[in-house]
Amino acid sequence: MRADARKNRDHLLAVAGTAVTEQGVDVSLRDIARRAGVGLATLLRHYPTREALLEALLHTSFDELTARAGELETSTSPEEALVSWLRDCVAWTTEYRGVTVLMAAAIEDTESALHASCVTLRAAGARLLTRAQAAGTARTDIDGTDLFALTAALAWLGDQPSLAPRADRLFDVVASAILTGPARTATEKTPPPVP
Amino acid sequence: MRADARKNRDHLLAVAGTAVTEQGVDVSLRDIARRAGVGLATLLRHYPTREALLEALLHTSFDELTARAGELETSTSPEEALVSWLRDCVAWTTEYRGVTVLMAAAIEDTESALHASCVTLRAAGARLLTRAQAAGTARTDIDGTDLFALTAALAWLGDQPSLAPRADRLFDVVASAILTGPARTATEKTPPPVP
DNA sequence: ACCTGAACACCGTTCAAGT
DNA sequence: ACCTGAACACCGTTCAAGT
Repeated sequence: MRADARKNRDHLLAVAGTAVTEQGVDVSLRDIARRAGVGLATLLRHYPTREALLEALLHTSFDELTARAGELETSTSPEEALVSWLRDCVAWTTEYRGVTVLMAAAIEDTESALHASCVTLRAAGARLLTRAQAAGTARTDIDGTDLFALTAALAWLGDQPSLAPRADRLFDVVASAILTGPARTATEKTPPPVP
Repeated sequence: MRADARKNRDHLLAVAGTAVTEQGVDVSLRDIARRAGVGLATLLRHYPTREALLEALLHTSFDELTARAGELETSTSPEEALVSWLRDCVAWTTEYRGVTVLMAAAIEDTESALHASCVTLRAAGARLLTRAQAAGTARTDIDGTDLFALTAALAWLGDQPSLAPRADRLFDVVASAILTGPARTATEKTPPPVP
């Protein structure tokens, strides 16, 4: 890549970072190009879609979240690791308003530039979930995709200004559902008291 | 209102109903006007905002959901009434793709044409929740707004094509969290076995 | 009273023409 | 190689001019 192209590319990414933080992932691409002092067409040649631009912007974060899951897997109890990682994920999305909708779309769209990162993230969560299930501290009737969906729903709550104040506590509500297992019915045994 | 204006108004609403069902609440207003054979400005004079148009389109549904809550309140057990009403709400939103985001925005925006309907809906849910809480079958650390938020999050899941297949089961997961109370900690007593 | 076309300021996409 | 302005087909908003 030519030096001037590299410079444009890097500068665009820096400007995009600011713009997305300020205005969310739906920010006008034209606006980003304008702020970066290049033509819109130049932005689109470097990053052909909004998803491609965001992937470049977020892939470090995705990597960090995945790595974090790996650390927690060996350093903390299965239950604690799962919940604290999910909390990290939700907290991270709040920095990028609107990213949850794009991630939900990307998880099943193999054409999306965000697809691979989302799949990796789901797999990291699935490992933590499986571990907690094996330890008997997470309900066994959900899988990694369910976990991804629940986390996305909680992240979406945090994205809605009117509902965001409740997001933290509702995280606990949903987390309790993941951890305490399915509702007991009359035909099931009540578990023994916790010592 | 003049007869021709009334006719335009009614016809616009009918066309909007079809368009919204087909394309979701973000459908182009210009497209609706075009399909109705009137100018876009005419549509906007009858319904000055997208929310106003949707309010006209949905207020019957809102009324029905509210009435349904009233019926369930006297005809069914508190637990059953709450869950089945929430299920009805989520099922209803799936008919109008994207409506959840607008409702989340409207619940705290007193200027929105959808505000009153959303507040009424939240109040209906709050009554069912309070009743279940009084009966000891719903956790007591959430209120009507929390319930609205959780329902919105589940409705949002149903709106995402990639996550929608999980929406029904995840509804049960979240419902179990509402019904079984907060996660038991080591310092709490385990409830007695269900007979 | 009611309707409408047109102007406006946006959006993302595309591409021929420049350096 | 790389960049860009301009044309394109959209969007919702606004309003002067028509009937």
